[in-house]
Amino acid sequence: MRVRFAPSPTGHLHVGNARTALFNFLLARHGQGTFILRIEDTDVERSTRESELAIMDDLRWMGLTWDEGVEVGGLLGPYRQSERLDLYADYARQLRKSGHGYYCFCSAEQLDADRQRMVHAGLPPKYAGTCRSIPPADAEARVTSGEKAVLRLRVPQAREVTFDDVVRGPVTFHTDVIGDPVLVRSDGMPAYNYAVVIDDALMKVTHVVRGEDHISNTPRQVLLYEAFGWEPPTFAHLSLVMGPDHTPLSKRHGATSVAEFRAKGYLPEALVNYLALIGWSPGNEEEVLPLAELARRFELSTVAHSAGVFDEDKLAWVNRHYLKAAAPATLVDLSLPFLRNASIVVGEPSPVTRDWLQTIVPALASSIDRLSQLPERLRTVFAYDPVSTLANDAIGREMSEPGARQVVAALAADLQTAPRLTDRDLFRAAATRVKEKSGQKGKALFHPIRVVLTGEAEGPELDLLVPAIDRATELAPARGLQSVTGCRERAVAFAAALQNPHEGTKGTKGTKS
RNA sequence: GCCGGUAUCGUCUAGGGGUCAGGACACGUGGUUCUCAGCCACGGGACCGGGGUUCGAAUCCCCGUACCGGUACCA
Repeated sequence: MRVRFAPSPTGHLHVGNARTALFNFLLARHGQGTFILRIEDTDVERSTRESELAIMDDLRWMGLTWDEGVEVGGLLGPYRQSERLDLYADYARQLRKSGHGYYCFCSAEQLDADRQRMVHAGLPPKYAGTCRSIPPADAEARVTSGEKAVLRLRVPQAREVTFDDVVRGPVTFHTDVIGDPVLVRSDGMPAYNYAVVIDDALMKVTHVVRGEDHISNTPRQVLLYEAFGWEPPTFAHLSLVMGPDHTPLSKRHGATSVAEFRAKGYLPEALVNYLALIGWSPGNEEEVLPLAELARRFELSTVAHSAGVFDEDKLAWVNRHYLKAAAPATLVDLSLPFLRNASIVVGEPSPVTRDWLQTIVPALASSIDRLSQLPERLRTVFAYDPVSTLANDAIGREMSEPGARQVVAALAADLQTAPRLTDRDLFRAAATRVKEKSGQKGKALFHPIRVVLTGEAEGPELDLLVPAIDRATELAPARGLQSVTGCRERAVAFAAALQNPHEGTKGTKGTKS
């Protein structure tokens, strides 16, 4: 089995195309197939080298590596259409010789007028066939004398073309509605319908899996295979991906390219997993499946027929799963661009910082949707607002109990008189006091004390936090992060706020960074 | 206009002549938790419409409707 993904390098990799690439990849990996990457850059106007590189970068990021194609090579290359021009020319000659192809000299204006006339008459708007009957010798002569011409395929009349689509079953078109398609443009470049057929045939592609937008091109391509006497491959047309309003996914729906989702902090596994779920289901009720598992279960014939709406909420849900499951080192690697962007980390982190990040990032990652939210989350480790904390009913209730006030008062006293306790000593002292004074209530009391000491308003466990405090100074305070060295001031302010709830709510505001 | 495709909760889907039409996301309620999130439990929510075929249709057939794609010297 040989399959291919054949993007035009005219922009970023769209999630719809990424899904097509994924399904091809899954099909290849499911069987012991070959996945080919071919670049369709015959539209010289719009194709760019940057797009080509960006597309390959996105594919690799998703883990969709190709066995044959651009950059990795292979026996049936070249894999860039712009490097196969002589091949197309050879086969064009062959078509003219066999009579399946013929030169057409019609002007754009004439073609346009013909089309208008047909539409008005309620007829299918196809090429009128004006140049069909020009004797080949005359046509050749006109071309050699310099006249511009395109090469068209002579579509047989009054018959049907049927192909068996793996996802939709048999699809039939009548040739009466198919105009003779342009194979070679007047500038000598091959047209899509022509180049794909030559390439798929020469690259021995067995399964063509592509978007539904190609379904009506397929009969023309089948006819071309016939003209060459080749066996057509198996076709499968995937339904399209829509926006929430059920129109084709576009920029006004927000992010549409793989690069954008990547920039928003979605993990590659999550995007891949989610994309696979649009239009395909593993059959049972499992949904969170990594790439290898998707490949193991994938079945082209069970792909849905209808278009699917891209739902970012669900993507975020899938992402959370992978965020929680990711190995710390991997997570830190993926987070680094976001941390750098927020100036939390500059350059390569030192081993100590890395270590610290590996401790703290996984803990925080379990409560975010996307990596881009991480810097903000990380900031809360060091920024603390006593006012909003006390505003919480549960905490407020607990803090108002006599035992609690006693603990905090004692702590406040400690803090104000202690000469130079380290943060860790402070924390331990506080923990001890909580224990002896309030017994079981201590659990809730850890909250204010912890936030006093660290500013931590999140949920990492004690053991995690103590080393975190120790290492926090690794991060440069100047980069917008308040270092733990400020904890004394926060502690004092917090204690004051408790002793004097009314004044406190005003007076402590300034201590928040 | 013409040709082709598609149609199950708001969304992704499972199922498929007789089911309490199942799951997931989202949503709502409650619980747990040092806030949020998370997690747990519970809940509301669907077979596009009309005709057939049949004892019986969401499922099969036809018609309609809606939506999507194509109708290019773009892919």
